[in-house]
Amino acid sequence: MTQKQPTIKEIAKKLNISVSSVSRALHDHPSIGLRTRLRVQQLAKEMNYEPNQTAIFFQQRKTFTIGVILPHLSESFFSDAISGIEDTAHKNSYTVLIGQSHDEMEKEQQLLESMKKHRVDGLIVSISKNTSSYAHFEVLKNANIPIVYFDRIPNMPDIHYVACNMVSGTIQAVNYLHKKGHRVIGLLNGPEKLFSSAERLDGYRKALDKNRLKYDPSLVANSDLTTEGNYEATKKLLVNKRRVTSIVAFNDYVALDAMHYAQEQKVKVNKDICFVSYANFPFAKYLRYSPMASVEQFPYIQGQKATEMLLELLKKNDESETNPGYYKIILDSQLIIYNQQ
Amino acid sequence: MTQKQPTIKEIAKKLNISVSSVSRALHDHPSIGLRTRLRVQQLAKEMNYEPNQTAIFFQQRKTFTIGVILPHLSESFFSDAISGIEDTAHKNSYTVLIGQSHDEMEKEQQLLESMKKHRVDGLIVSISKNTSSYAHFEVLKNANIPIVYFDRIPNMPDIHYVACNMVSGTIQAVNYLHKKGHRVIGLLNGPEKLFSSAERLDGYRKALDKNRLKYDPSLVANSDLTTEGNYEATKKLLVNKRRVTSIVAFNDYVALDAMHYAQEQKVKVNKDICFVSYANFPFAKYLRYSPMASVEQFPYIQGQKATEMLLELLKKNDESETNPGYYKIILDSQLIIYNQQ
DNA sequence: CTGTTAGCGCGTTCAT
DNA sequence: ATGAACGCGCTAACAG
Repeated sequence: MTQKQPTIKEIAKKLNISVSSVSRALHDHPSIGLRTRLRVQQLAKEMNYEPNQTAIFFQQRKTFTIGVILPHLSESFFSDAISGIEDTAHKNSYTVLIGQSHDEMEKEQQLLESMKKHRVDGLIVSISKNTSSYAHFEVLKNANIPIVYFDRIPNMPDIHYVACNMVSGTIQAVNYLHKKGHRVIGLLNGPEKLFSSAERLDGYRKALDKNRLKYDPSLVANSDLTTEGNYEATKKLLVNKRRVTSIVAFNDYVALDAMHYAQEQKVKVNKDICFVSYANFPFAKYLRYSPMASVEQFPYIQGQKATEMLLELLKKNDESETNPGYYKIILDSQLIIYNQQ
Repeated sequence: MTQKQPTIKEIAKKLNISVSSVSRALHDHPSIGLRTRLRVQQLAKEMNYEPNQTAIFFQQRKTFTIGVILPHLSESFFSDAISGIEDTAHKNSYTVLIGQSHDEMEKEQQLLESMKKHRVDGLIVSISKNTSSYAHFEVLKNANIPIVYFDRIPNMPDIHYVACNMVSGTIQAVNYLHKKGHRVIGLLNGPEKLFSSAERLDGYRKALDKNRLKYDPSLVANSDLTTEGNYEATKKLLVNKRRVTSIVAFNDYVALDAMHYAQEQKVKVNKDICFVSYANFPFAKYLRYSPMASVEQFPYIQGQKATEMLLELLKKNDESETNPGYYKIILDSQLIIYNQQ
């Protein structure tokens, strides 16, 4: 039963030829006799020969593995992104190593360290919301392990990344609310230091401008994305002396908390106050109180593009081409409007 | 910038000692001089030495990697399970390789093949709902790669597994409905060949018995777990000549579809008909129409236990102990009752 | 305590 | 067309 995996050495011995001939035959090397090639290939099949990947990794100084570090799998945005990454990687014979930072910088550092130790060829990263310093990423860069960031990208020059343009999505969101008659629109934003928060704010202000509404800083609140933080921020918006009739929320999960809080305060969702959010998560249409619309960020495609970009970089790296500059792909986001209930 | 990683060889040369001394010093081997040990360790730190894992994997004939194959990450049950697996694995210096079968047997086979090629030390598997033959698992067994199954376990003798006892949970569910006054209770079950479907049916019948209700096969429907299948099965229950006042649904996602279908048929959820389901997924309390209760299956703990079991098996394997028999861990499930709305 | 040597499986010269 | 020899980085068995 428990049979050791055969090696080219054993094949060579059985056929009374050298290991290099076996190796060549298995790789359809040009300079190998047809006869020996066939004999080798047949015997290999019979013995269920499988090349020992660990030996190859070692010898090639490559693992054909890409590491993925993201906040958590439980958010559907990220699990969809993973699917895009996996599909693309497998199509190119790469394996994917996944790690969850659970939104903690320390864990993110550990994972990075571990991935480096495991000699992943490259990395795809969506940073944790608590990441304040980027030193741990620099280390990888120095070790010549390329990193492609996606969605949650660090505020750092000279990086490769794939992201969704949140400005346009936010403008669509605010326009939509405006068209529905809303004039006092709040922004329930994420942590200030996140790039995507800045983008949302940017889009929000641009859209207000376009609709000739005055920007009022007291209508903007930042949350740390914990449930308590979400409640806090919602509270700040609800107690505003101007009656906020609608809120653009950082994402669907934040909106969920905000709606819950509003209901508790006897503010009727979708009557007294409306929500628009981001991510278009799959249960929106089943919710008791759901946002009116959500900005789709195309996680699967982001994952796909990020992987393609990374593989491209690895290829250039192999061919030791000169620095190809920094790649950026920015997708457009799109407002999805849910059916009225 | 791009600096090659230093090796023990280079350290040895710089210190004019042999590589084995360096190796020993780095591992705090007993028979090594304090002086050389310190010198080595200091220089190693200075040079940012990091052992080349791929070399170690190769020479130890172990990868310290465990493969995980499951239907999909998007179901919260599985992403929670992954967290349990990852945490336990990392605690023991193991890495986790994740693959999604997307509930297709063919993809499952491919993943298994790929994991074998990558020489994972062991596997944790939750089988796809379409898996009808287990030959691909036998192959791994023969290659001496242990497999621990969890939650979705194959109907096969001689396997290691961790699962939740669905019988007791189902009994709790039916008892709960009975206490609430329901007398015509339907079972919206999963695919017949899934072991967990059989368990649900078993618990269902036992509970009916206990409550002196007669088992009526027309009150049981099987779904293939697609949305269409869920609608079909719900329809079968709703058109029954006896008016079904409550349904035990295979899981929360199935319940979601069933409730949607019921509403469409003008059957009011939580009024004309009540639901109880399984998995206790995190959004239940936010739903417009939610089940009254859900059977918690403790995915994180299942993941944890499965990993511990696998690591145990690997240890025995290393020490080439005699066949330790087959491990089984069966957790109790627990009905979680949601607040009335 | 320390150095020398062998070998893990494979691909890749360099000879022949 | 084929074989012999080497090395990737590391651990371990053996010899001193």
